[in-house]
Order: sequence, then C-alpha cells, then structure tokens
Amino acid sequence: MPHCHTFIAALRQHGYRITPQREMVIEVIAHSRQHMTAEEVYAEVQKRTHAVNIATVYRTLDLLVEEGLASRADLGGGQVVYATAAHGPHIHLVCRQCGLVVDADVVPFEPLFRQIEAAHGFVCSPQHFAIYGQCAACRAAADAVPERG
Amino acid sequence: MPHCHTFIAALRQHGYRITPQREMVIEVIAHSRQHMTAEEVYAEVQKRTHAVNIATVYRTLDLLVEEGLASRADLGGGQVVYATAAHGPHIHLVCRQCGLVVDADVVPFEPLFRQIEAAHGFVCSPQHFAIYGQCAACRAAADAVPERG
DNA sequence: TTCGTTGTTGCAACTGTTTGCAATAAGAGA
DNA sequence: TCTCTTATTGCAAACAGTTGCAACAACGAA
Ligand SMILES: [Mn+2]
Ligand SMILES: [Mn+2]
Ligand SMILES: [Zn+2]
Ligand SMILES: [Zn+2]
Repeated sequence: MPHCHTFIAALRQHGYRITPQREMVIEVIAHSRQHMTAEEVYAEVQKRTHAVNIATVYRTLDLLVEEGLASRADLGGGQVVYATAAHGPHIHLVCRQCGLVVDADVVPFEPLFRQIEAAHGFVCSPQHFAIYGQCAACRAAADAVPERG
Repeated sequence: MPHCHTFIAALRQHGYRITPQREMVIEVIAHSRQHMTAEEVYAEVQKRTHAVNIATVYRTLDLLVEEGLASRADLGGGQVVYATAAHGPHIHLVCRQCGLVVDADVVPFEPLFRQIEAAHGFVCSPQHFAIYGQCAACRAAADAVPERG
C-alpha cells in the first residue's frame, strides 16, 4: 500500500508543487480504505484545517486520477467516488434502492471485453464500472412484503 | 414502435393529466430514433413553442421513466440520456476521448449477471449500462501518432 | 537567504439539475 | 356548459460541480 510520501514524491517527480492543501487531500485519501466522494474528502480535510477550498479538493483529486495515483468511479446518479490506486480494478454493484456498493471481480468479464473489441473495435478500459440492481438485503425485504401484503 | 398517442393513452390510464407540455416532450422523444439528453429534448421543444419550462422537461422525462415508457441511461461524466422503451435493453460503449456512444448486445453478459447473483445475492438489472474505453477511430488516431512523433 | 518565475489557490460567477411553493388549468361531475 | 378539486406548471432559490482570473506562494536559481 503506497503511503502519503509515495504520492507526494510521485507528484514532485512530475514537476508538480507540493502545497499544504495537496498534502491534506493525499493524507485523507491515502489513509482511507474505502472509496470516498469529493465531499467526503472535503469534510475529512475540514476536520483538520479550514484552509482548503472545495475547488482545490476537486482539482487535487482530478490531478491524482490523471497521474494514475487514484481512480475515479462513476456510480451513476451523480455519485462519483475516488480511491487510491491500491484499491485495484473491480466492478461496482450498486443497489438502486439503498445505495449499497459491493465490489465484485472484473476478471470473468474480460473475455467479453475482448469479444466487444473484436466486434466493434472498441477497447474497453473498465477498471471501475458500475452495474445497477438490487442488493440481497433489499431483495429479501421486497420478498417479505409481496405485491398484496 | 409505440407512437405519441400510445404514451398519452398510457399516462391517462394511470390517472395522469395530459398537458400541452407533456404532449410536446412525448412528441419529441417518440419521434427520435436515438438517445437524447434532457437539454436536447428541451432545445427541440423550444423550436416549436417557448411555452415549456426546462423543469417541466425534466419532470416529464422522469415520469416517463417511472412509468416504464422510457429508459434513462447514465453514461457517466454527468451525461444522462433518455430514449423510448422502443430503444430496447443494450450496453453503451462510451469513448472517453471523443464521447461517441456505441450500442452493443447485452445478451452475452447475462450468464455473468447470473454468476454475480449466485455469488453476491445481487440481482443485476442492467437494461442500460455503460462501459468506458476508446472507440475504433480514436484508437486508430492514437496509433498513427505514437509516443514520439 | 532572497528573488523571481510561474504553478496553484481562493473566490465568485457560472453550469446543469432539483425542489418548494403559489398560480394555473385538466378533467370529472353536476 | 360550468364548477370544483387537485395535479401540474413556472418561477426562483438551492444544489453540486466547474472555471476564469487575480492574488499568492513553492521552489529553483542567484
Ligand atoms: Mn471499489
Ligand atoms: Mn442505447
Ligand atoms: Zn439495497
Ligand atoms: Zn472516440
């Protein structure tokens, strides 16, 4: 698992300046094991110092994604979550009812991606993609209260 | 292919009132063969009459989706497109470079969805989901201009 | 240590979308 | 046809995210 100074060194090596604001954002996202929305990162940063603007949080997260140090996953419905590169490629199963996000293996999909490439010339780069549906809990709840109570 | 009056009849049957605004939105989306964003629907409606507010366009599209008369597909990056139910279930291949959207068959994915259901208890309902990547044209362009000129 | 370049930030304006609310009008019933 | 109920609308405010720009500050050079 890469630590804060790894990210900072990588940015510096690419000619970016290391500011306290960038350090704070990196600190937060590097110490989180889960995905985080930009707002969540911002809230966490605010707990430590108010000297970081929300626009800077967005810009820093974008920078990390561009530099390959973090991943951006669009979960639909405006939900965009970020994670460090340590959080490897996988699929997101998003429950439309409760919003739960379950990580799933991407490997079984790979033959299909190659099939799509052969058929359409389209190269899939699905490090993080979302499939919508209904989670086990919501399904159970729905089954327990069928159409006519 | 269901026509305007089919949608209108369906709404009326469900107790919704038929307003000129709703008729205009239905008219536009029913006569379009492709996906449309809400803004595109609004622009098309404006060509005929200025008597429809953008908020009403959003609300009408939401209503059509809720009633199963239209589908909403989140293509990521804030792009949300609508189409009538005539535009059946399929996958969207979204080019990250040029934004091109290619429709692809969803059928080959279905065994994997059942596999996910078995492993996670998660029921996939992927009538419309998006896979990001690079389209054939953008790939060709990138190949023509390799790393060093 | 100081200076200067220029990459980075905060701010405020702006985008696309949603929402509360009072005014309006669809459509059922008299 | 007219009336009444209430679903629907337009509007303006609220919302998350983006962007232009002037002020600021990181950091290499002197
Ligand atoms: Mn994940
Ligand atoms: Mn489609
Ligand atoms: Zn759920
Ligand atoms: Zn392309």
